Amino acid sequence: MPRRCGKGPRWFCGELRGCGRRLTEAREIVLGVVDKSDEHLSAEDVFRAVRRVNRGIGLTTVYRTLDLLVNMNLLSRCDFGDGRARYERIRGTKEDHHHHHLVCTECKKVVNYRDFIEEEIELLGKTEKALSRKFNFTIRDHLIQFYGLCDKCRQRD
Amino acid sequence: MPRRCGKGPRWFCGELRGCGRRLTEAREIVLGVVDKSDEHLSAEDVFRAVRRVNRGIGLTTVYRTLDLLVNMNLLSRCDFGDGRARYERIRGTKEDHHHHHLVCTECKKVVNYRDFIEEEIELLGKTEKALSRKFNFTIRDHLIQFYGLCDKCRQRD
DNA sequence: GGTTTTAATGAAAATGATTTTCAATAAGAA
DNA sequence: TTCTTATTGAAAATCATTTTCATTAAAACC
Repeated sequence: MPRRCGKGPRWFCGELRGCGRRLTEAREIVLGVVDKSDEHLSAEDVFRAVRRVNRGIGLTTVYRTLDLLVNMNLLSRCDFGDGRARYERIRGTKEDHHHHHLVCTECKKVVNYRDFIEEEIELLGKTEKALSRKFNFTIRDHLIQFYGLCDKCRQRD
Repeated sequence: MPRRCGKGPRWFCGELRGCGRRLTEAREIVLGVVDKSDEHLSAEDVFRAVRRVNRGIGLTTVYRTLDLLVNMNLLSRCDFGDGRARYERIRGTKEDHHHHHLVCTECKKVVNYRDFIEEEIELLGKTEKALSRKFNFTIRDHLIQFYGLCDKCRQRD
């Protein structure tokens, strides 16, 4: 199904080649779709958008490509507890990108926020240190998420 | 399959009756199993333990009963991101019970902790208030979780 | 105690997101 | 252009959980 190669972002092409991977149309389109969106897209969402560009690309390929992009740290996979993964483009440095999610449990709308990020990082640091020591854990990651009702969904009730 | 009734905890019997529900052996056993354990059990785990007491109880009933107990606020359902729900007995008041999880991504071991709970509650309160105002969300719940490697899994690598 | 109503049950089938299999295709090296 | 093998799509497989439906048994009512 692929056509020609080497169009998409140079760096992307380079990063792929670097690990013996190939640049294909499917990969360009999937990355493009998630990159253009500022929503938190499910695999299905991505699939639908990809199809609008090229009807020949299968859902399986979308899943595989999303996995690949997550492993390349170009996307992050989020879990909002509704049984389907969502994907979000990682922009800038890890520091820039650090944020949390506010999830509407009705319509699944998600807002990214960075409020109190300083205080939070400080508290997390303390907590991580204490937990590492107390329970002999090496902490690698953390998850903070708020759940509630967005404006529209609250009014609808 | 049930036998006689009215043995299990009075209050449990009472709470069930209160909403037109029935006290069955399956429900007693499921509650008993989760109550005795201080692990975070999956439905399968509960099923296996239940079977040791009564081979006639099906997996479907275990799922249904876990749902019921969660709705009755006797259990809480946790999601550690491995695609299966876990269940934990809620003890004492909501205040007493407030804690977070430290999850080993290798062996899935989970530790409950309450360290820095005061500071955390304070920060969460501030954050909740700010987010409510800023994004017009009514916040109902939050999730804080740390991921890492436990002692044993770190050494094994 | 026996009857009756209907909630609860178990087995099997259905669901839904994701993964695997496998033969066909095409990226990119030679 | 040829050749190697990564990538692909379609279909089947997985796996946790839910639904369906006919059967059974709590517990309310004689």
